[in-house]
Amino acid sequence: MENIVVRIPPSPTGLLHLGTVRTALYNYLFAKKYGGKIILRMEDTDRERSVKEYETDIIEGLQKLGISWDNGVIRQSERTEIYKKHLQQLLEEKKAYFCFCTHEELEMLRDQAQQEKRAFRYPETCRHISTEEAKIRQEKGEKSVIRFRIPDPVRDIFFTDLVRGSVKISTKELDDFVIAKDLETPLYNFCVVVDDAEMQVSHVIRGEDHISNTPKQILLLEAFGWNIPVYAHLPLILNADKSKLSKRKNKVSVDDYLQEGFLPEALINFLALLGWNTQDEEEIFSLADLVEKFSLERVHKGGAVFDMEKLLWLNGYYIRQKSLEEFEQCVMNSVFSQTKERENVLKYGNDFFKKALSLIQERTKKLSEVPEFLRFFFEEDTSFSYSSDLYIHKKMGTDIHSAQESLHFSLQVLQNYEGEYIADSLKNVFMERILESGFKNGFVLYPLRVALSGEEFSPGTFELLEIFGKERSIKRITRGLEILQQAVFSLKNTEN
RNA sequence: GGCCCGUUCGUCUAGUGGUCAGGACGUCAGGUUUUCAUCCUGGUAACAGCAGUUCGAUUCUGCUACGGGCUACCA
Repeated sequence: MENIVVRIPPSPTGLLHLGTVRTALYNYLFAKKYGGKIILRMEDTDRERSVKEYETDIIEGLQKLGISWDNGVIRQSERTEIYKKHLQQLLEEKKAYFCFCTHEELEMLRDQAQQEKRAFRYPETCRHISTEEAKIRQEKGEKSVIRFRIPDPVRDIFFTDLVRGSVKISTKELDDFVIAKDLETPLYNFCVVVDDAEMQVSHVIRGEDHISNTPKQILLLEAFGWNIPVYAHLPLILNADKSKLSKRKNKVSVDDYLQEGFLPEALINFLALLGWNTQDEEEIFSLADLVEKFSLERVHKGGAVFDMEKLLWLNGYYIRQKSLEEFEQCVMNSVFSQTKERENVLKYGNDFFKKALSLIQERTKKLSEVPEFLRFFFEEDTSFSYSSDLYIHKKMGTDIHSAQESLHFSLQVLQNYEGEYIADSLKNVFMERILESGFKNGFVLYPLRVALSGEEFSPGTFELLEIFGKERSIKRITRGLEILQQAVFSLKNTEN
């Protein structure tokens, strides 16, 4: 293949959408694979709905995800003159005409058709209005739009779709559609055609929802005598109920995912797999891997339901793959980016923070979970508070009474402990002493873990002993004993 | 309503005219000297239906059903 040119054409009418990213990604992968060129083109012809902030969001979002393009950003809003010139050409050649039907009139007809369960068709009221007549009416102040004249003999339009094979649509299904509100305000279908031709786009890779626009665009292309690109219509990303992914039913903004602590590489990997895959059983792909492996031929026809569970799994996988330094970096840049949050988390020093991170890395599925996982590490040892019910565990054979015995045992072991204060040797000594005592492992280890963490689930007992150090460990065990004592007290009171 | 597109485990999917229809996520069970997580092992679970072609169809053809998209002076 030669001279591959693709385009990424977002419309800045909202925050960067997952669907936009997936389409952009496939364009990117295809172009990179074949050494093609990528155009980023803002489709901002709708002046009312296009917002500069959204444009910025889209550009930055794509960059964060590693999707790049060639040259700068093209804006359709800056190309009005070019469209105007082509609009005039079509008008002169009588391939387009002014239409004076009002929005209200057409809306009425549309409703009527709807009620009678008929297909609405533009009645072609203005199709034969001459340029001269149109000019007079415009001078009188009548509003008009510009419609494209569907060429007369009805015929079938065929186009090649790299995903679906050959698609056929008859021109009799097409209305004389509006291509511009006026010479200065061209509409989507028109701009796309002019731009794609002028930018020599070779492959139009876009969502399935554009299939029905394709014949219109081909007709326009033909009217100008321009080349027709190769099309590839991608399957849609779906909500759980199989409807098109929407913000009503799903989180669709890339910002939301990034803020929640999904990693760019996980998002990319996940999105790539929605509608495409390789023959082998590998599923973990970096952007570079994807460039190498990608092919439009292996893109699916059917839509793909967005599965949060799998994204979560992938994200956790990527988090686990990171070195501790990288993980720390990610956490600092996201959930602890504020000074206040940093201060709290660094009050026991950077080494402590880092060790704590190392203990929770493997259980982290998204970065937003980190603050909660880390919370107990930073509590005050002596005023640490949690429910005494945590000490009750059937399988471990503990209740609030026996847990006291257990904690006293641990306290004593710890106070007499002389060795190096690291998890491995702590474990050796504890296991030895437990064996001598005749207690069960869980009977000692479980309450000890609760005293250290105040959590139902947490990292392992010995790792916690190590990170807290002898002094803080003893304080926490003592605090645990207090909490148990109080529980026993209030239990007695309720009994009386 | 019209036009168009689609349909393999719950989800993402591999695959072939004759396969025990494979993998991943989820889920369930077990293990990793008894928390959770990680890791490992194992289990569960699918070719929408009906015809036709064929010695044989999940695979090819047709129909039906179901799902979806579009049907703007949005993109």
